[in-house]
Amino acid sequence: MAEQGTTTPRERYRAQVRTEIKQRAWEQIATAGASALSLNAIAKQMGMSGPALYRYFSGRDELITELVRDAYRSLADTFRAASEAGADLTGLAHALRGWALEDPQRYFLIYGTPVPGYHAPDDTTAISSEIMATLLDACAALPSEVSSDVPSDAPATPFDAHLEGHRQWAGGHPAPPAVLHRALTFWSRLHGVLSLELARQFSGMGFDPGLLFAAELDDLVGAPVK
Amino acid sequence: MAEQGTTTPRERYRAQVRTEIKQRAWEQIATAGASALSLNAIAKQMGMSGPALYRYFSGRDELITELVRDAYRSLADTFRAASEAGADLTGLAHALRGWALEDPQRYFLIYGTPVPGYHAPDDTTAISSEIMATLLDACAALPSEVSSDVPSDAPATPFDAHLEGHRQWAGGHPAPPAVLHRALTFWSRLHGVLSLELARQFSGMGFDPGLLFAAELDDLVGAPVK
DNA sequence: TGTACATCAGTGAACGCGCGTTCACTGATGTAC
DNA sequence: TGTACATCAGTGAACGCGCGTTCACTGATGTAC
Repeated sequence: MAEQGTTTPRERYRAQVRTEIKQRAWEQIATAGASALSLNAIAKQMGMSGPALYRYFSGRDELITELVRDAYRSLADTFRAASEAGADLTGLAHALRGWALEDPQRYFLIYGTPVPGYHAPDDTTAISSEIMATLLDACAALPSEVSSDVPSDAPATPFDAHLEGHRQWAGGHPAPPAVLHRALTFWSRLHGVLSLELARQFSGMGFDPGLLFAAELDDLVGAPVK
Repeated sequence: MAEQGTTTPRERYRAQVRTEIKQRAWEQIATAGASALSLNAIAKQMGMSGPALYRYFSGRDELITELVRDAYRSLADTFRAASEAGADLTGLAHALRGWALEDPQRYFLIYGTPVPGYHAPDDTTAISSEIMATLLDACAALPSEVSSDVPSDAPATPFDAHLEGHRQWAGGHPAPPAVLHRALTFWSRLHGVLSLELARQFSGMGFDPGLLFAAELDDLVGAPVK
């Protein structure tokens, strides 16, 4: 009658199969994109019949939702691990890049083309906040006169002024607008380079996308100019 | 026997139907995403039977290819029109943003999540070059000491040095590395903000994405700091 | 240790669906004399 | 202007396919006494 912490063999087995289903799902997404994900195909790949999967997921939608959640979780964990290992903003950037290159389609499942109907499960916004919090901490820890000529903490730009009054998304983080701004800039600039790179938009162009990423990062954290 | 410039009623009719098919296709993409595009659904919407469309397109693939081509063409035309109307880099940025907001799914058809198997038709690279040429011209026309402290044209950053040796993509444009760099930065930064905005990633956050776009643009062209 | 029962993973058949695509055809439109 | 023929847009039936999902079932695994 122990209900705490113990797992029966059946529970262990269930967890194991669930995990394998998700693994195969990721393989399939990597191969043919998320829109091609098919329960029947996964079942066949595992040597089972299609309906068997309904023991583990209530349907295709639940599986996808779970994958989205896992992807967010994975990025949040990567960020937190980096941060706890003492990484600064540069470290976070490299963690992000590594995570993205590890599985481009996983990156796109979160940050790629939205499917007009679909809405991400609610609890992902909590994980997003976690990611954002880590990012904000790192931004706040950076020496502050990097890109701004104004020494005081008065807003230097119209957008900083705007952020002063629109900072709910920061979840109560006590950072000046310039820091909030830097966090958003970090996110959007690195996403810009990364998503173009992962989508192979730079493919035939000949230069090294990693160096563009590095250049953008240098600009963000204050390049060693000379 | 006139073969030049004249169009028969039949030809005009064909062109008209082809156009309507594409229009419906765009509507469908806007509504449900590109992966949901279906020939049968378009036919039904037009009050025709499915096979009728095969008079106009050899199949689904050709239709999609045509849509991709049109999207590139449309952006290239928008850029060229802006440029010919005397727009500077700021003008191009606003043209880009306007074009993207006009039809987000069209933007994503070009710059969104790649489908692992699919490769864009070859002639789109020519149109890409056209877009890039316009962008490079505008970058070259900008006063040059904006973000660089170094007055000479010696490469200021490792990436600029790298570009010195990897400039084929610029199609022979005679611009110093710093200008090439600026073009890439323009592209990736604005794509960063735009794609996150269009994907509604900023949705619950409260601030105005347009102002973030403006802030990025100011940074690119040399903000009126005070 | 052995028997009786409950749980539950997985099967196979079946459902309805929409897809892309082919084919032989009808009927209207255009062309030649 | 009228007739004979060719062109070609669009139809309807049919193909095979894979999808998500349901249902009644078999058989193995675990539980209770």
